[in-house]
Amino acid sequence: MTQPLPTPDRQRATTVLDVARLAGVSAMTVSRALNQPQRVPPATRQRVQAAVEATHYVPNLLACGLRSRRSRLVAAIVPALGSPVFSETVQALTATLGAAGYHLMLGQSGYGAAGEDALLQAVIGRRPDGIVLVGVDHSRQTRERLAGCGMPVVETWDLTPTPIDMLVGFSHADVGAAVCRFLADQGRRRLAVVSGADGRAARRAQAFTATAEHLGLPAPVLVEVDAPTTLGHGRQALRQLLGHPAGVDGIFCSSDMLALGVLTEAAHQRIAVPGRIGVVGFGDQPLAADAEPALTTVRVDGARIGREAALRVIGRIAGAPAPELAALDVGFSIVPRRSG
Amino acid sequence: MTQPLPTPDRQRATTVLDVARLAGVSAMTVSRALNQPQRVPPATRQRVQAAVEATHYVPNLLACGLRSRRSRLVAAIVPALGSPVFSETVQALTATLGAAGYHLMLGQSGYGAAGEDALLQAVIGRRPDGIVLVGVDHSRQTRERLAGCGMPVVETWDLTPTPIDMLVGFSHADVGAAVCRFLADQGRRRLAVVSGADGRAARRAQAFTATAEHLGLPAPVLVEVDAPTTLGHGRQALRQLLGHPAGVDGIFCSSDMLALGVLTEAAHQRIAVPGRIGVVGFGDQPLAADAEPALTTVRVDGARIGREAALRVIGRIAGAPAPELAALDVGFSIVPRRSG
DNA sequence: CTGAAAGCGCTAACAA
DNA sequence: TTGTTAGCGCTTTCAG
Repeated sequence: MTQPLPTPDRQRATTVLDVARLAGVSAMTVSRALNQPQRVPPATRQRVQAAVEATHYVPNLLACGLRSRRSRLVAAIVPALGSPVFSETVQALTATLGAAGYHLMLGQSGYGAAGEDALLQAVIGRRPDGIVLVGVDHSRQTRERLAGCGMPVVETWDLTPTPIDMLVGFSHADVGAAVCRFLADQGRRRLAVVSGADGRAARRAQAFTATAEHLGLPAPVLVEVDAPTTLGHGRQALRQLLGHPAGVDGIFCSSDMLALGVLTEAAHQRIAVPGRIGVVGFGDQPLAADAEPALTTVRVDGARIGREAALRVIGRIAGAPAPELAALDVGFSIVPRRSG
Repeated sequence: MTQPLPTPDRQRATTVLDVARLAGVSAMTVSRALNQPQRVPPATRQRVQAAVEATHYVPNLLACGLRSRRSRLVAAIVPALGSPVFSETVQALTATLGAAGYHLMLGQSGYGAAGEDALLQAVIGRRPDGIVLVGVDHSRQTRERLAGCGMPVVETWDLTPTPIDMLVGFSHADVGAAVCRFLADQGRRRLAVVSGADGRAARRAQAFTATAEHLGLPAPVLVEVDAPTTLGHGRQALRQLLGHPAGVDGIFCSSDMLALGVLTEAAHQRIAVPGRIGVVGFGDQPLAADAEPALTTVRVDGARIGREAALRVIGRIAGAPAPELAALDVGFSIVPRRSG
């Protein structure tokens, strides 16, 4: 795995010194012209700029980071890079951090604490200036490592009374409760949850169930499916639910794709939605609005989560005091469409 | 944007020297114990290991990379991180590189040459040991920069007679031609293409059209939609096609999601698929097999592309000669299901 | 098998 | 406004 490889003999890349010589200034002046242009008179700045272009100079950010103790890198650890749920957040992180001169370094933890630990070790080795995590359930090791290294940390997409540092998210329990009430308000009584194997989805399901009990409804049927949630899982789940003796008239799915599967199977079996069964998804992906029937779902402002997380990291790096960057609850909303 | 921030005063992270002192050896021995364990006797190795754990030492990879001229980082530039089409490739890259001790650094170019240029500059600053690109259409600036820096480069998901360096992909023209013949073989004659705004999709569409002409069929109708392709776009496209005077009996969509939209609209309008219209997608996403009717689509082994690309980068870094790492055509297959 | 010296490329800190 | 010096943390190189 870590063989003693030959030292690479690629041609040495141009350095500040090359640029400095060509521009007839010192290395330090080149550095300043690039990083703090306002501290260098326009004439010198232009000479440096010309030399940079002539030599195709690209600063070595490893060296910059090592010397200045700022890597200009922020790491984000996401359960699944492919998941459309987080892509708005990743976009917003990239954009907001980019505008402030930071690069986003993406890692995928794969929904498990074990993967997260290993990934975190690798990530910390690159000395990012801050870390954004999706979720609040981390191993003790992860929490200690992060709390110990004094780096700005934002946990996202969830809430907790005991964040590692900063927090931007919403209450999954509230989502589960709200959706249950939403379905109950329409007179649905025999409820079910189709849920992917993911801690946050599980908490939504749990609160959904607790609320049903609280409302005096029969205990909802729970169908668990593997991650990632697919259209096929949704179809299968509905088939399973239809075999249930008590029957079902309202289903909360832990993703829009699962819900689309439920809609697909319902159409295939000529089961009326929303007539006989109400279906609610989660995520408000683009497909939700255009499904047939249009999918009622839970909308979360993923872009805002990304933006706020980025601003918090940047603020903390710039030295903002902790209290200004308290936890933020971005909330959620139920988008009522045709399906439920 | 680049303000003179205060030097971060986080507590100094532990360094090799701290570990060395604790283990009673020199810094060099610590380094060797970690990077070339076989060159250090077990006894010393264990003492070092113990000291590493006691101090929570995490090597500074910026310093490692700077000194050794190996960042152990490979960059991948993808048009859209959220796109499910590339997620298998990204997974395989991560896994294959990870097994060889490399980290993947992901960047999103956003389907445009302009974005790619800027991103590339940022990426090169981090001094990756290799670069994986999706696509073969790059600006002259990008090509020169990459060719000039002597870094291993793999272009993927396409073929070209003039690669920058290495190449792992398949022919989009062949895909377009094959799908056209596939539909024609079933007696479909009034064909159409629904295509996202993306160069590779455009080439598939072009070859599809050329093949139709070659087969003596009427010129296919082309519907272009914005990226990213959504279910809604697919529905809209079918509505548009149904208004076409000549009628349509076979549709090639540039993504499975678009195709699902076509299926959805067809079901809504009670248009028989495959009876009246045949539908073919692209990508063989999980949803394809479970759509109703099951979606005929083009399967590409994205995981293999990622694996082979990673192996080529690793091989080149390890000093393998260029000829061994020639271009690879991974091909594709049409997966016939119910829809067309 | 182990260590000492040197320096990767850059910028903080200070001096002029 | 500009330059000089030193050193970030590590590993290459060479000597023991």
